[in-house]
Amino acid sequence: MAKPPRRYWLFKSEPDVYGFAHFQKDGRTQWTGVRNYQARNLLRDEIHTGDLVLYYHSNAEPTAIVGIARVSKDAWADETQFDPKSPYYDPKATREAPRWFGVEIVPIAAMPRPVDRDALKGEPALADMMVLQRGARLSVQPVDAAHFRKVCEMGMVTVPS
DNA sequence: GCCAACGTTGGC
DNA sequence: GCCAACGTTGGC
Repeated sequence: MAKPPRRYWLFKSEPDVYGFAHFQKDGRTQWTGVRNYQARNLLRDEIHTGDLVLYYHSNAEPTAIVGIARVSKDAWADETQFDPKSPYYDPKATREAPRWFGVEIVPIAAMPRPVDRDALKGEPALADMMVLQRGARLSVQPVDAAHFRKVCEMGMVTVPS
């Protein structure tokens, strides 16, 4: 199968739940716990190995893009849906027909200069970014290549080749 | 802590 | 299949 062109994404995470530092310590993680169908469809169907990710801290002080990551494995079933003890347990999911999926990502770099929401909003070139739109709750979002590069520039991180 | 925006559920 | 009620997200 032909390798799809690289795409760019933004993943939201609450730093109290799974912050970028924790992610860096782990070295890799399956992006689990997403329980929204639109985000699920992106994870399962659109996000592929080699794609790049802006790591966004939501519900945070400050709310900011704090790092970048690379997709290291295409999606497979999110195990937490099968675990009755997990907060992400889904009693309607079965192993024969899993409902929820997650890709694996690895950290590339923490932003030397995290780009907080005010900075994002203050940059005219980012005005169309989904995360800045009113009511944009989607926890996994597509990002334009130009927006990705701009955020890297603002965060003083080298755009990965 | 408030509340607007959005997604899901379930009665009908 | 509609839509009101409810739950969640997440900025502020």
